[in-house]
Amino acid sequence: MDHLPQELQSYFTLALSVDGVVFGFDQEGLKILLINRGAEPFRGMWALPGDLVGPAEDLDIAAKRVLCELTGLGNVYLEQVRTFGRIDRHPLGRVLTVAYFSLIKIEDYQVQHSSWAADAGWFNIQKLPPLAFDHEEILNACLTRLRRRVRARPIGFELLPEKFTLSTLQHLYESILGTEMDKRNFRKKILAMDLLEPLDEAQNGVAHRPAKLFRFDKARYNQLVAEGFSFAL
Amino acid sequence: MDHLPQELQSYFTLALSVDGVVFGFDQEGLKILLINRGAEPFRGMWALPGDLVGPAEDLDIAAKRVLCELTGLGNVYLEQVRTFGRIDRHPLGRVLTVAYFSLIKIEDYQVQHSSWAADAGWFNIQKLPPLAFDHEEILNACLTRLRRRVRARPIGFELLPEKFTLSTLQHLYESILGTEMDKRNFRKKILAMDLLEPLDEAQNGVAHRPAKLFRFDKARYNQLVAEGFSFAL
DNA sequence: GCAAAAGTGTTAGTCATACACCCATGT
DNA sequence: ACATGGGTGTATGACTAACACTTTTGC
Repeated sequence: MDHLPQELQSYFTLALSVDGVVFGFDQEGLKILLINRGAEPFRGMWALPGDLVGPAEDLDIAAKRVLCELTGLGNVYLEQVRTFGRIDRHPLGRVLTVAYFSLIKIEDYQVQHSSWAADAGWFNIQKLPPLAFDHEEILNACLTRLRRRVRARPIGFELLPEKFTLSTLQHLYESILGTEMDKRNFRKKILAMDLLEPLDEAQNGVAHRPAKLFRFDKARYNQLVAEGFSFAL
Repeated sequence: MDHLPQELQSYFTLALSVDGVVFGFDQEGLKILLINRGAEPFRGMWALPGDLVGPAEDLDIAAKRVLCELTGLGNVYLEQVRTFGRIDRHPLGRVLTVAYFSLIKIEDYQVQHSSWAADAGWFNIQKLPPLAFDHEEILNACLTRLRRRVRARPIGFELLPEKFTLSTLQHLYESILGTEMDKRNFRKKILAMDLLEPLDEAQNGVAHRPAKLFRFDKARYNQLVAEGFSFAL
Protein backbone atom coordinates (compact mmCIF):
# COMPACT_ATOMS: atom_id res chain seq x y z
CA MET A 1 0.00 0.00 0.00
CA ASP A 2 3.08 2.20 0.39
CA HIS A 3 3.10 3.02 -3.30
CA LEU A 4 -0.23 4.82 -3.02
CA PRO A 5 -0.40 8.57 -2.82
CA GLN A 6 -1.39 9.70 0.67
CA GLU A 7 -4.79 11.01 -0.39
CA LEU A 8 -5.88 7.67 -1.81
CA GLN A 9 -5.01 5.48 1.15
CA SER A 10 -8.27 6.03 2.99
CA TYR A 11 -10.16 4.49 0.07
CA PHE A 12 -8.41 1.16 0.43
CA THR A 13 -10.23 0.29 3.61
CA LEU A 14 -13.25 -1.64 2.42
CA ALA A 15 -13.85 -5.34 2.41
CA LEU A 16 -15.80 -7.30 -0.11
CA SER A 17 -17.58 -10.58 0.28
CA VAL A 18 -19.37 -12.90 -2.07
CA ASP A 19 -22.67 -14.49 -1.12
CA GLY A 20 -24.27 -17.28 -3.06
CA VAL A 21 -27.78 -18.48 -3.54
CA VAL A 22 -27.42 -22.14 -4.39
CA PHE A 23 -30.53 -23.52 -6.02
CA GLY A 24 -31.43 -27.17 -6.15
CA PHE A 25 -34.50 -29.08 -7.23
CA ASP A 26 -36.14 -32.32 -6.14
CA GLN A 27 -39.61 -33.88 -5.89
CA GLU A 28 -40.63 -31.31 -3.32
CA GLY A 29 -39.72 -28.41 -5.59
CA LEU A 30 -37.18 -25.63 -5.70
CA LYS A 31 -34.80 -25.41 -2.77
CA ILE A 32 -31.88 -23.36 -1.62
CA LEU A 33 -28.87 -24.28 0.43
CA LEU A 34 -28.40 -22.34 3.66
CA ILE A 35 -25.72 -22.50 6.28
CA ASN A 36 -26.00 -22.12 9.98
CA ARG A 37 -23.42 -19.57 10.94
CA GLY A 38 -20.64 -20.90 13.10
CA ALA A 39 -19.10 -17.49 13.79
CA GLU A 40 -20.16 -14.04 14.90
CA PRO A 41 -21.89 -11.97 13.84
CA PHE A 42 -25.26 -13.72 13.66
CA ARG A 43 -23.80 -16.95 15.05
CA GLY A 44 -26.47 -19.63 15.03
CA MET A 45 -28.64 -17.97 12.41
CA TRP A 46 -29.31 -19.30 8.95
CA ALA A 47 -27.61 -17.38 6.18
CA LEU A 48 -26.49 -17.55 2.60
CA PRO A 49 -23.11 -19.17 2.18
CA GLY A 50 -20.46 -16.53 1.63
CA ASP A 51 -16.98 -15.41 2.51
CA LEU A 52 -14.66 -12.46 2.27
CA VAL A 53 -12.81 -11.94 -0.97
CA GLY A 54 -9.06 -12.13 -0.52
CA PRO A 55 -6.90 -9.12 -1.38
CA ALA A 56 -5.49 -10.94 -4.38
CA GLU A 57 -8.45 -13.09 -5.24
CA ASP A 58 -10.44 -12.64 -8.41
CA LEU A 59 -14.12 -12.02 -7.78
CA ASP A 60 -15.50 -14.91 -9.82
CA ILE A 61 -12.88 -17.21 -8.35
CA ALA A 62 -13.97 -16.27 -4.86
CA ALA A 63 -17.56 -17.16 -5.70
CA LYS A 64 -16.46 -20.51 -7.09
CA ARG A 65 -14.33 -21.15 -4.05
CA VAL A 66 -17.19 -20.59 -1.61
CA LEU A 67 -19.44 -22.85 -3.62
CA CYS A 68 -16.83 -25.55 -3.82
CA GLU A 69 -15.97 -25.42 -0.12
CA LEU A 70 -19.64 -25.82 0.66
CA THR A 71 -20.72 -28.42 -1.86
CA GLY A 72 -17.59 -30.02 -3.18
CA LEU A 73 -18.75 -29.08 -6.66
CA GLY A 74 -16.92 -27.18 -9.35
CA ASN A 75 -17.92 -26.46 -12.90
CA VAL A 76 -21.52 -25.54 -12.19
CA TYR A 77 -23.71 -22.74 -13.49
CA LEU A 78 -22.78 -19.54 -11.66
CA GLU A 79 -23.97 -16.03 -12.44
CA GLN A 80 -23.29 -12.70 -10.80
CA VAL A 81 -26.47 -10.89 -9.86
CA ARG A 82 -25.61 -7.64 -8.20
CA THR A 83 -23.67 -5.89 -5.48
CA PHE A 84 -25.16 -4.74 -2.22
CA GLY A 85 -23.44 -1.77 -0.72
CA ARG A 86 -25.49 -0.24 2.08
CA ILE A 87 -23.13 1.29 4.60
CA ASP A 88 -24.54 -0.48 7.63
CA ARG A 89 -25.24 -3.85 6.08
CA HIS A 90 -22.45 -5.56 8.02
CA PRO A 91 -21.95 -4.98 11.73
CA LEU A 92 -18.16 -5.43 11.65
CA GLY A 93 -17.29 -2.70 9.20
CA ARG A 94 -17.75 -1.63 5.65
CA VAL A 95 -18.31 -4.90 3.85
CA LEU A 96 -19.96 -4.86 0.46
CA THR A 97 -21.16 -8.09 -0.98
CA VAL A 98 -21.47 -9.38 -4.49
CA ALA A 99 -24.37 -11.78 -4.90
CA TYR A 100 -24.17 -14.84 -7.14
CA PHE A 101 -26.61 -17.57 -7.82
CA SER A 102 -25.77 -21.06 -8.86
CA LEU A 103 -27.67 -24.09 -10.07
CA ILE A 104 -26.61 -27.52 -8.98
CA LYS A 105 -27.88 -31.03 -9.35
CA ILE A 106 -29.10 -31.67 -5.85
CA GLU A 107 -28.19 -35.36 -5.99
CA ASP A 108 -24.53 -34.47 -6.57
CA TYR A 109 -24.37 -32.53 -3.32
CA GLN A 110 -22.36 -34.00 -0.49
CA VAL A 111 -22.13 -32.29 2.86
CA GLN A 112 -18.72 -30.71 3.29
CA HIS A 113 -17.18 -29.33 6.42
CA SER A 114 -16.38 -25.71 5.86
CA SER A 115 -14.90 -23.35 8.39
CA TRP A 116 -17.75 -20.86 8.42
CA ALA A 117 -20.69 -23.23 8.57
CA ALA A 118 -21.71 -25.10 11.70
CA ASP A 119 -24.39 -26.81 9.68
CA ALA A 120 -25.94 -26.64 6.24
CA GLY A 121 -29.22 -27.73 4.77
CA TRP A 122 -31.71 -27.48 1.97
CA PHE A 123 -34.79 -25.34 2.49
CA ASN A 124 -37.87 -25.30 0.38
CA ILE A 125 -38.17 -21.91 -1.23
CA GLN A 126 -41.63 -21.57 0.30
CA LYS A 127 -40.53 -22.27 3.86
CA LEU A 128 -37.44 -20.30 4.66
CA PRO A 129 -36.24 -19.36 8.12
CA PRO A 130 -35.28 -15.75 8.89
CA LEU A 131 -31.88 -14.96 7.45
CA ALA A 132 -28.86 -13.06 8.76
CA PHE A 133 -27.67 -9.68 7.43
CA ASP A 134 -29.61 -8.44 4.40
CA HIS A 135 -29.71 -11.95 2.99
CA GLU A 136 -33.44 -11.94 2.40
CA GLU A 137 -33.06 -9.01 0.05
CA ILE A 138 -30.18 -10.75 -1.70
CA LEU A 139 -32.17 -13.92 -2.03
CA ASN A 140 -35.09 -12.06 -3.57
CA ALA A 141 -32.85 -10.40 -6.12
CA CYS A 142 -31.40 -13.80 -7.08
CA LEU A 143 -34.77 -15.46 -7.28
CA THR A 144 -36.13 -12.72 -9.50
CA ARG A 145 -33.11 -13.08 -11.74
CA LEU A 146 -33.45 -16.85 -11.91
CA ARG A 147 -37.11 -16.53 -12.89
CA ARG A 148 -36.27 -14.25 -15.75
CA ARG A 149 -33.26 -16.27 -16.89
CA VAL A 150 -34.91 -19.63 -16.84
CA ARG A 151 -37.46 -18.44 -19.40
CA ALA A 152 -34.88 -17.00 -21.73
CA ARG A 153 -32.05 -19.52 -21.52
CA PRO A 154 -32.04 -23.29 -21.26
CA ILE A 155 -30.47 -23.32 -17.82
CA GLY A 156 -33.17 -25.29 -16.04
CA PHE A 157 -31.37 -28.47 -17.05
CA GLU A 158 -28.53 -27.55 -14.71
CA LEU A 159 -30.86 -28.49 -11.87
CA LEU A 160 -31.76 -31.91 -13.28
CA PRO A 161 -29.89 -35.16 -13.64
CA GLU A 162 -28.69 -35.89 -17.12
CA LYS A 163 -31.72 -38.03 -17.92
CA PHE A 164 -35.13 -36.71 -17.01
CA THR A 165 -38.78 -36.97 -17.97
CA LEU A 166 -40.86 -34.23 -19.52
CA SER A 167 -43.09 -34.13 -16.48
CA THR A 168 -40.13 -33.51 -14.21
CA LEU A 169 -39.02 -30.70 -16.47
CA GLN A 170 -42.47 -29.19 -16.39
CA HIS A 171 -42.60 -29.40 -12.60
CA LEU A 172 -39.21 -27.72 -12.47
CA TYR A 173 -40.52 -24.76 -14.43
CA GLU A 174 -43.71 -24.63 -12.45
CA SER A 175 -41.90 -24.59 -9.18
CA ILE A 176 -39.40 -21.92 -10.23
CA LEU A 177 -42.01 -19.67 -11.80
CA GLY A 178 -44.77 -20.39 -9.32
CA THR A 179 -47.28 -21.05 -12.07
CA GLU A 180 -49.15 -24.02 -13.47
CA MET A 181 -48.70 -25.03 -17.06
CA ASP A 182 -50.74 -27.07 -19.48
CA LYS A 183 -49.17 -30.48 -20.04
CA ARG A 184 -49.92 -30.78 -23.75
CA ASN A 185 -48.85 -27.24 -24.58
CA PHE A 186 -45.67 -27.55 -22.56
CA ARG A 187 -44.62 -30.72 -24.32
CA LYS A 188 -45.48 -29.36 -27.73
CA LYS A 189 -43.46 -26.22 -27.15
CA ILE A 190 -40.35 -27.76 -25.66
CA LEU A 191 -40.21 -30.61 -28.15
CA ALA A 192 -40.71 -28.22 -31.06
CA MET A 193 -37.43 -26.53 -30.10
CA ASP A 194 -35.63 -29.72 -30.96
CA LEU A 195 -33.26 -29.41 -28.00
CA LEU A 196 -34.17 -32.61 -26.23
CA GLU A 197 -32.83 -35.91 -27.35
CA PRO A 198 -35.24 -38.77 -26.64
CA LEU A 199 -33.48 -41.77 -25.18
CA ASP A 200 -34.37 -45.42 -25.66
CA GLU A 201 -34.94 -45.68 -22.01
CA ALA A 202 -37.77 -45.25 -19.59
CA GLN A 203 -38.40 -44.93 -15.90
CA ASN A 204 -38.83 -48.16 -14.03
CA GLY A 205 -40.17 -49.16 -10.70
CA VAL A 206 -42.96 -46.63 -10.86
CA ALA A 207 -46.55 -47.59 -10.11
CA HIS A 208 -47.88 -46.21 -13.34
CA ARG A 209 -47.00 -46.07 -17.00
CA PRO A 210 -43.26 -45.34 -17.11
CA ALA A 211 -42.20 -42.09 -18.73
CA LYS A 212 -39.63 -41.80 -21.48
CA LEU A 213 -36.34 -40.20 -20.60
CA PHE A 214 -34.76 -37.27 -22.43
CA ARG A 215 -31.42 -35.55 -22.42
CA PHE A 216 -30.66 -31.87 -23.13
CA ASP A 217 -28.57 -31.67 -26.29
CA LYS A 218 -26.22 -28.78 -25.61
CA ALA A 219 -24.31 -29.09 -28.87
CA ARG A 220 -27.60 -28.84 -30.74
CA TYR A 221 -28.51 -25.77 -28.73
CA ASN A 222 -25.24 -24.06 -29.57
CA GLN A 223 -25.74 -24.84 -33.20
CA LEU A 224 -29.26 -23.45 -33.22
CA VAL A 225 -28.13 -20.29 -31.43
CA ALA A 226 -25.50 -19.78 -34.09
CA GLU A 227 -28.34 -19.94 -36.61
CA GLY A 228 -30.24 -17.23 -34.79
CA PHE A 229 -32.48 -19.30 -32.53
CA SER A 230 -33.32 -18.00 -29.12
CA PHE A 231 -34.81 -20.05 -26.34
CA ALA A 232 -38.08 -18.86 -24.86
CA LEU A 233 -40.59 -20.52 -22.61
CA MET B 1 -10.28 -0.52 12.00
CA ASP B 2 -8.92 -1.17 15.50
CA HIS B 3 -12.03 -3.06 16.49
CA LEU B 4 -11.35 -5.76 13.93
CA PRO B 5 -9.80 -9.06 14.90
CA GLN B 6 -6.24 -9.31 13.65
CA GLU B 7 -6.98 -12.03 11.12
CA LEU B 8 -9.61 -9.94 9.36
CA GLN B 9 -7.60 -6.79 8.86
CA SER B 10 -5.92 -7.86 5.66
CA TYR B 11 -9.33 -8.11 3.99
CA PHE B 12 -10.06 -4.44 4.52
CA THR B 13 -7.55 -3.34 1.92
CA LEU B 14 -9.58 -3.11 -1.25
CA ALA B 15 -10.97 -0.06 -2.95
CA LEU B 16 -14.18 0.17 -4.89
CA SER B 17 -15.12 2.54 -7.62
CA VAL B 18 -18.30 3.20 -9.54
CA ASP B 19 -18.25 3.71 -13.28
CA GLY B 20 -21.19 4.97 -15.23
CA VAL B 21 -22.34 4.63 -18.78
CA VAL B 22 -24.44 7.72 -19.40
CA PHE B 23 -26.72 7.31 -22.38
CA GLY B 24 -28.23 10.17 -24.30
CA PHE B 25 -30.17 10.40 -27.54
CA ASP B 26 -30.47 13.01 -30.27
CA GLN B 27 -31.08 13.22 -34.02
CA GLU B 28 -27.85 11.40 -34.69
CA GLY B 29 -28.83 8.45 -32.51
CA LEU B 30 -27.71 6.88 -29.27
CA LYS B 31 -24.72 8.47 -27.57
CA ILE B 32 -22.66 8.07 -24.46
CA LEU B 33 -20.86 10.58 -22.36
CA LEU B 34 -17.12 10.06 -21.98
CA ILE B 35 -14.53 12.00 -20.06
CA ASN B 36 -10.99 12.71 -20.94
CA ARG B 37 -8.96 11.70 -17.93
CA GLY B 38 -7.20 14.54 -16.18
CA ALA B 39 -5.22 12.31 -13.85
CA GLU B 40 -3.03 9.26 -13.98
CA PRO B 41 -3.40 6.45 -14.73
CA PHE B 42 -4.46 6.73 -18.38
CA ARG B 43 -4.23 10.54 -18.31
CA GLY B 44 -5.43 11.95 -21.60
CA MET B 45 -7.43 8.87 -22.59
CA TRP B 46 -11.17 8.72 -22.94
CA ALA B 47 -12.91 6.77 -20.21
CA LEU B 48 -16.21 6.19 -18.53
CA PRO B 49 -16.91 8.70 -15.79
CA GLY B 50 -16.25 7.16 -12.40
CA ASP B 51 -14.78 7.68 -8.99
CA LEU B 52 -13.74 5.85 -5.87
CA VAL B 53 -16.43 5.03 -3.36
CA GLY B 54 -15.79 6.72 -0.03
CA PRO B 55 -15.33 4.57 3.08
CA ALA B 56 -18.67 5.76 4.44
CA GLU B 57 -20.48 6.30 1.19
CA ASP B 58 -23.41 4.21 0.09
CA LEU B 59 -22.87 2.52 -3.26
CA ASP B 60 -25.92 3.92 -5.03
CA ILE B 61 -25.20 7.35 -3.59
CA ALA B 62 -21.70 7.23 -5.00
CA ALA B 63 -23.08 6.45 -8.44
CA LYS B 64 -25.50 9.36 -8.18
CA ARG B 65 -22.74 11.65 -6.99
CA VAL B 66 -20.51 10.88 -9.95
CA LEU B 67 -23.36 11.43 -12.34
CA CYS B 68 -24.33 14.69 -10.71
CA GLU B 69 -20.77 16.03 -10.60
CA LEU B 70 -20.49 15.33 -14.29
CA THR B 71 -23.86 16.42 -15.60
CA GLY B 72 -25.42 18.54 -12.90
CA LEU B 73 -28.41 16.21 -13.01
CA GLY B 74 -30.05 14.34 -10.18
CA ASN B 75 -33.17 12.24 -10.19
CA VAL B 76 -32.45 10.37 -13.39
CA TYR B 77 -32.81 6.72 -14.30
CA LEU B 78 -29.88 4.80 -12.83
CA GLU B 79 -29.42 1.06 -12.72
CA GLN B 80 -26.63 -1.11 -11.39
CA VAL B 81 -25.36 -3.55 -13.97
CA ARG B 82 -22.57 -5.59 -12.50
CA THR B 83 -19.27 -5.59 -10.69
CA PHE B 84 -15.95 -6.11 -12.37
CA GLY B 85 -13.34 -7.64 -10.16
CA ARG B 86 -10.34 -8.84 -12.14
CA ILE B 87 -7.27 -8.54 -9.96
CA ASP B 88 -5.20 -6.54 -12.41
CA ARG B 89 -7.90 -4.33 -13.82
CA HIS B 90 -6.51 -1.22 -12.13
CA PRO B 91 -2.81 -0.38 -12.21
CA LEU B 92 -2.75 1.34 -8.81
CA GLY B 93 -3.96 -1.50 -6.67
CA ARG B 94 -6.93 -3.72 -6.08
CA VAL B 95 -9.81 -1.62 -7.25
CA LEU B 96 -13.07 -3.29 -8.11
CA THR B 97 -15.68 -1.35 -9.94
CA VAL B 98 -19.43 -1.41 -9.93
CA ALA B 99 -20.92 -0.47 -13.28
CA TYR B 100 -24.08 1.59 -13.58
CA PHE B 101 -25.90 2.90 -16.56
CA SER B 102 -28.07 5.96 -16.63
CA LEU B 103 -30.44 7.55 -19.09
CA ILE B 104 -30.59 11.30 -19.37
CA LYS B 105 -32.32 13.81 -21.56
CA ILE B 106 -29.40 15.04 -23.58
CA GLU B 107 -30.80 18.56 -23.85
CA ASP B 108 -30.71 18.91 -20.04
CA TYR B 109 -26.99 18.28 -19.96
CA GLN B 110 -24.73 21.20 -19.11
CA VAL B 111 -20.98 20.81 -19.05
CA GLN B 112 -19.75 20.78 -15.46
CA HIS B 113 -16.23 21.07 -14.25
CA SER B 114 -15.37 18.01 -12.26
CA SER B 115 -12.04 17.26 -10.68
CA TRP B 116 -11.33 14.04 -12.55
CA ALA B 117 -12.28 15.14 -16.05
CA ALA B 118 -10.14 17.40 -18.18
CA ASP B 119 -12.84 17.32 -20.80
CA ALA B 120 -16.09 15.54 -21.53
CA GLY B 121 -18.13 14.86 -24.61
CA TRP B 122 -20.82 12.86 -26.28
CA PHE B 123 -19.81 10.06 -28.60
CA ASN B 124 -21.99 8.28 -31.05
CA ILE B 125 -22.26 4.66 -29.95
CA GLN B 126 -21.00 3.62 -33.37
CA LYS B 127 -17.86 5.76 -33.28
CA LEU B 128 -16.17 5.37 -29.95
CA PRO B 129 -12.51 6.05 -29.24
CA PRO B 130 -10.41 3.46 -27.40
CA LEU B 131 -11.19 3.51 -23.70
CA ALA B 132 -9.05 3.33 -20.57
CA PHE B 133 -8.96 0.38 -18.15
CA ASP B 134 -11.47 -2.37 -18.97
CA HIS B 135 -14.06 0.23 -19.87
CA GLU B 136 -14.90 -1.29 -23.22
CA GLU B 137 -15.97 -4.46 -21.49
CA ILE B 138 -18.02 -2.46 -19.00
CA LEU B 139 -19.65 -0.48 -21.76
CA ASN B 140 -20.61 -3.63 -23.59
CA ALA B 141 -22.22 -5.08 -20.50
CA CYS B 142 -24.22 -1.90 -20.00
CA LEU B 143 -25.28 -1.69 -23.61
CA THR B 144 -26.44 -5.28 -23.59
CA ARG B 145 -28.42 -4.60 -20.44
CA LEU B 146 -29.96 -1.46 -21.88
CA ARG B 147 -31.05 -3.34 -24.98
CA ARG B 148 -32.82 -5.94 -22.93
CA ARG B 149 -34.37 -3.46 -20.51
CA VAL B 150 -35.67 -1.08 -23.10
CA ARG B 151 -37.82 -3.81 -24.59
CA ALA B 152 -39.28 -4.90 -21.28
CA ARG B 153 -39.75 -1.61 -19.45
CA PRO B 154 -40.89 1.78 -20.65
CA ILE B 155 -37.57 3.46 -19.89
CA GLY B 156 -36.87 4.78 -23.36
CA PHE B 157 -38.81 7.91 -22.45
CA GLU B 158 -36.07 8.85 -20.00
CA LEU B 159 -33.97 9.73 -23.03
CA LEU B 160 -36.59 11.96 -24.64
CA PRO B 161 -37.96 15.38 -23.80
CA GLU B 162 -41.37 15.34 -22.20
CA LYS B 163 -43.13 15.89 -25.51
CA PHE B 164 -42.08 13.84 -28.48
CA THR B 165 -43.36 12.46 -31.75
CA LEU B 166 -43.95 8.81 -32.53
CA SER B 167 -41.27 8.88 -35.20
CA THR B 168 -38.72 10.12 -32.70
CA LEU B 169 -39.70 7.33 -30.35
CA GLN B 170 -39.35 4.80 -33.12
CA HIS B 171 -35.92 6.11 -34.06
CA LEU B 172 -34.91 5.88 -30.43
CA TYR B 173 -35.76 2.19 -30.35
CA GLU B 174 -34.13 1.57 -33.68
CA SER B 175 -30.93 3.21 -32.63
CA ILE B 176 -30.75 1.41 -29.29
CA LEU B 177 -31.58 -1.98 -30.71
CA GLY B 178 -29.77 -1.57 -34.00
CA THR B 179 -32.78 -2.74 -35.99
CA GLU B 180 -35.29 -1.23 -38.36
CA MET B 181 -38.97 -1.30 -37.52
CA ASP B 182 -42.12 -0.98 -39.57
CA LYS B 183 -43.75 2.40 -39.01
CA ARG B 184 -47.36 1.25 -39.03
CA ASN B 185 -46.76 -1.76 -36.83
CA PHE B 186 -44.72 0.26 -34.36
CA ARG B 187 -47.44 2.89 -33.99
CA LYS B 188 -50.17 0.30 -33.69
CA LYS B 189 -48.33 -1.55 -30.97
CA ILE B 190 -47.25 1.37 -28.86
CA LEU B 191 -50.61 3.15 -29.08
CA ALA B 192 -52.47 -0.05 -28.23
CA MET B 193 -50.70 -0.08 -24.87
CA ASP B 194 -52.51 3.10 -23.99
CA LEU B 195 -49.47 4.60 -22.29
CA LEU B 196 -49.07 7.64 -24.47
CA GLU B 197 -51.21 10.68 -23.99
CA PRO B 198 -51.78 12.53 -27.27
CA LEU B 199 -51.37 16.27 -26.82
CA ASP B 200 -53.26 19.00 -28.66
CA GLU B 201 -50.00 20.18 -29.99
CA ALA B 202 -47.82 19.58 -33.00
CA GLN B 203 -44.35 20.25 -34.20
CA ASN B 204 -43.85 23.53 -35.96
CA GLY B 205 -41.24 25.01 -38.21
CA VAL B 206 -40.70 21.73 -40.02
CA ALA B 207 -40.66 21.54 -43.80
CA HIS B 208 -43.26 18.82 -43.94
CA ARG B 209 -46.54 17.90 -42.34
CA PRO B 210 -46.06 18.54 -38.62
CA ALA B 211 -46.22 15.53 -36.34
CA LYS B 212 -48.46 15.29 -33.30
CA LEU B 213 -46.79 15.33 -29.92
CA PHE B 214 -47.28 12.74 -27.21
CA ARG B 215 -46.37 12.41 -23.57
CA PHE B 216 -45.64 9.22 -21.60
CA ASP B 217 -48.32 8.80 -18.95
CA LYS B 218 -46.46 7.32 -16.02
CA ALA B 219 -49.44 7.24 -13.69
CA ARG B 220 -51.34 5.26 -16.29
CA TYR B 221 -48.42 2.86 -16.61
CA ASN B 222 -48.31 2.27 -12.86
CA GLN B 223 -52.03 1.63 -12.85
CA LEU B 224 -51.80 -0.86 -15.70
CA VAL B 225 -48.90 -2.66 -14.05
CA ALA B 226 -50.97 -3.01 -10.90
CA GLU B 227 -53.59 -4.69 -13.08
CA GLY B 228 -51.05 -7.17 -14.41
CA PHE B 229 -49.91 -5.44 -17.57
CA SER B 230 -46.33 -5.81 -18.63
CA PHE B 231 -44.63 -3.65 -21.21
CA ALA B 232 -43.09 -5.40 -24.19
CA LEU B 233 -41.81 -4.13 -27.47
C1' DG C 1 -59.58 -53.95 -11.59
C1' DC C 2 -58.00 -49.89 -9.67
C1' DA C 3 -54.95 -46.08 -8.86
C1' DA C 4 -51.61 -43.01 -10.90
C1' DA C 5 -49.24 -40.59 -14.04
C1' DA C 6 -47.99 -40.85 -19.29
C1' DG C 7 -49.12 -39.65 -23.57
C1' DT C 8 -51.58 -37.49 -27.41
C1' DG C 9 -54.68 -33.31 -31.44
C1' DT C 10 -57.82 -29.98 -32.59
C1' DT C 11 -59.94 -25.62 -32.54
C1' DA C 12 -60.55 -20.70 -31.83
C1' DG C 13 -58.61 -16.58 -30.88
C1' DT C 14 -54.88 -13.44 -30.67
C1' DC C 15 -50.79 -11.40 -32.32
C1' DA C 16 -47.00 -10.41 -35.63
C1' DT C 17 -45.75 -9.31 -40.19
C1' DA C 18 -45.76 -7.44 -44.63
C1' DC C 19 -47.03 -3.96 -47.46
C1' DA C 20 -48.44 1.34 -50.45
C1' DC C 21 -50.67 5.44 -50.78
C1' DC C 22 -52.44 10.14 -49.56
C1' DC C 23 -51.65 14.33 -46.47
C1' DA C 24 -49.88 18.71 -44.60
C1' DT C 25 -46.38 21.81 -44.53
C1' DG C 26 -42.16 24.85 -46.07
C1' DT C 27 -39.58 26.49 -49.74
C1' DA D 1 -45.07 22.28 -57.81
C1' DC D 2 -41.95 19.71 -55.38
C1' DA D 3 -39.61 17.68 -51.50
C1' DT D 4 -40.12 15.88 -46.94
C1' DG D 5 -41.64 13.17 -43.44
C1' DG D 6 -46.61 12.28 -41.20
C1' DG D 7 -50.25 9.43 -40.99
C1' DT D 8 -53.31 5.38 -41.96
C1' DG D 9 -55.76 -0.34 -42.78
C1' DT D 10 -55.92 -4.94 -44.33
C1' DA D 11 -54.84 -9.68 -45.17
C1' DT D 12 -52.03 -13.77 -44.10
C1' DG D 13 -49.64 -16.78 -41.33
C1' DA D 14 -47.80 -17.97 -36.77
C1' DC D 15 -48.34 -18.72 -32.19
C1' DT D 16 -51.04 -19.28 -27.83
C1' DA D 17 -54.55 -21.17 -24.95
C1' DA D 18 -58.08 -24.12 -23.79
C1' DC D 19 -59.58 -28.54 -23.39
C1' DA D 20 -60.55 -34.78 -22.34
C1' DC D 21 -59.67 -39.23 -23.11
C1' DT D 22 -56.79 -43.54 -23.73
C1' DT D 23 -52.49 -46.10 -22.32
C1' DT D 24 -49.29 -48.54 -19.41
C1' DT D 25 -47.61 -50.00 -15.39
C1' DG D 26 -47.60 -51.76 -10.12
C1' DC D 27 -50.23 -53.39 -6.61
